[in-house]
Amino acid sequence: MRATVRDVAARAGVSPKTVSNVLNGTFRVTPETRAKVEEAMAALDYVPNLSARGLRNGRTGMIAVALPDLRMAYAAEMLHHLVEAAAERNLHVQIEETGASSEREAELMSRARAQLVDGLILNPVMLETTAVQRGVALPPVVLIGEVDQPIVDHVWVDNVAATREITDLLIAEGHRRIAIVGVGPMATAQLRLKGYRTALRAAGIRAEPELEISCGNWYADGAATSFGAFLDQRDHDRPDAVVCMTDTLALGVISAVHRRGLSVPGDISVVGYDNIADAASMEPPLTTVHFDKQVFAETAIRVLTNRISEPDRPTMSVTLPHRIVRRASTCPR
Amino acid sequence: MRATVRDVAARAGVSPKTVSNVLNGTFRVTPETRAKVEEAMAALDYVPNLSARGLRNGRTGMIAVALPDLRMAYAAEMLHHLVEAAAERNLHVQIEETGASSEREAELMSRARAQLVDGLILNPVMLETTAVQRGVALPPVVLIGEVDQPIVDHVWVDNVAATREITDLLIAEGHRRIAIVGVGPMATAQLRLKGYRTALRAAGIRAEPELEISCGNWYADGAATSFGAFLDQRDHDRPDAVVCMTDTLALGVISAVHRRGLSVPGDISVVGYDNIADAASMEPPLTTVHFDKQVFAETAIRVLTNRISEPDRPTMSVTLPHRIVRRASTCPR
DNA sequence: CTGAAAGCGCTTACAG
DNA sequence: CTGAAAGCGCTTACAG
Repeated sequence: MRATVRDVAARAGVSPKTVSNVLNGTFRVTPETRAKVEEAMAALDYVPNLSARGLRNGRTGMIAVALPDLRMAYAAEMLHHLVEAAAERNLHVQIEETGASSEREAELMSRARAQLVDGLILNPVMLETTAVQRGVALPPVVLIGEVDQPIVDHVWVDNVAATREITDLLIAEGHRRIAIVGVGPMATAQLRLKGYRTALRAAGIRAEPELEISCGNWYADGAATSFGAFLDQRDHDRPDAVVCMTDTLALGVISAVHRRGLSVPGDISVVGYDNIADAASMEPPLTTVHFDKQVFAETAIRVLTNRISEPDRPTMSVTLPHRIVRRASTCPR
Repeated sequence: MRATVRDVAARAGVSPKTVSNVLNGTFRVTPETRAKVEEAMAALDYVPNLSARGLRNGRTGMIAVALPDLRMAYAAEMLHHLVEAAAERNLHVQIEETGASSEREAELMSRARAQLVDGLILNPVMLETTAVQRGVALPPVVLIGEVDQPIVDHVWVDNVAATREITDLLIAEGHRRIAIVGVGPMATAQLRLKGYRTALRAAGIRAEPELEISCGNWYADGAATSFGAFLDQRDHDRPDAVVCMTDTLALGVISAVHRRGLSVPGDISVVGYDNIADAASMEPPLTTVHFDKQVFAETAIRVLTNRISEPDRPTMSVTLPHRIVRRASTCPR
């Protein structure tokens, strides 16, 4: 049987209270008493029962992180930094995948209390603003990413501005027929599409619906298939640049271009979004939107812990900076 | 305040026991009673307190998964499948990162009981066999990956055989100066190096220590730097093929080759390991070692749940099949 | 600085 | 089929 505080107290010749004091440092304990208790804990191989502590304290020291799909490099990198930032505050992370389902997103928000966690960091890709309703008792939640609303805390990068800037870069280099890959119902896709259109409009370039290309999935192979089919349909009427909604999609687009005997950036310039770890090693190295994922994660954790400790403080929305990283996947026309 | 079973029982006019029966289906409950209880739960927005349930039952319904580094595509894909396989058994997953530290790995094994989890799936990259000692009270643990030992359950792919086979393929295509990238102290690296050496020896090719290349890190940029420096040292004495210990390392190696004006596979053939999602979209598409990560994850979860329910059953070791996937990154010499 | 008691919310024998 | 009681292991007022 596992040892409990009572066992430790008995062996050390003190009360459970004293053991608790040693564990939690609530009160000062004389060095001798502390030594006795620590000896007893070691001898009995004592490990606190976190369920009991959670029941008593109303806190489990665990938070949940919900991301659409861990197989995406962006999500995996973000989770890594969230786990590290949480660990610095002695928090553990439970992982949930929403699979880009709005039901799953809404369910997580409403049922987070059951999940043995003190709070939730949710990257909602489908959640409509209307789903975040005032009046419903929400657990401590921080939304990361694309849904802007005033009901719960929010940390994000300005996707519209970032996509506009990277499109501006292509326009400044002389590109005029600029496609975008990754169009879809997700909030992320909507915002990035908006940034792209804004840039075109400001430059006096007419948006062409057929240059706004959706994908079967948001993996490299989905982009390769969709953009490859698009290229095959128009032999002489090719775009001279492609804005990809993620770096992973850019990998697929570049692959489709290469397989048709064309070159990047010689024939077609390609840009991405996220600056994942592999972006610099891609062939060619990818021009993309960078933001500091470690700072992003630390900010999200900080906002969440503030919310947990002060549930009634006003809602906050934090916009983190981004910048364009120029590499070799674009060249002037 | 949050509603409890007592509140629900009071509102439904029944005892807490009956509420519990409805929740857990322990006993049959008349449809009318069930309806009353469910109405009360809905009206009070009742959500069970999982800490209390965990304290009472000795089970939390949560398992921990410990991986060296989520930023590696292999780890992220594996975690995705583990979360899915766990969800099918109503288990949630808490994530830990070990950062390839043997202290952290050993600590997780010994302290898993504290972490509010029923069991642990650990991918140990540094853990020495000696660290898994008989006699120490271990929580339910399944090791996935490279450490073979008889003390705890184990699910893996035969890394030695797989690396030998992919090296054999290069030899069969006429390559003779074959380098390997990713050498290091990790168990994974040791086993894969062994498979590579075995293949060379069987073919009568002398192993050359300088062709066994270590990396500063196991990311693409580490491989690009190490292999690039290696190429720069030997202008005319290049290898004609490279076995990369992971697909991510292969991405870096290919990048280093291209940046020196050489071609893959024209000048140097390159193979990887893991068959990550992006491997087929790489430039060129990568020949690599494939295994079914979904089956791997389901097996690990199944073995762990068996261990949790029957702690004293004999230890088992499961070896899952692998195969070589041929793509365009190699060609005959 | 320490002890004895109460209670977090749940489920499980134990009675009826 | 249901009720009243006990207890999982912890921590926190409450006394001393």
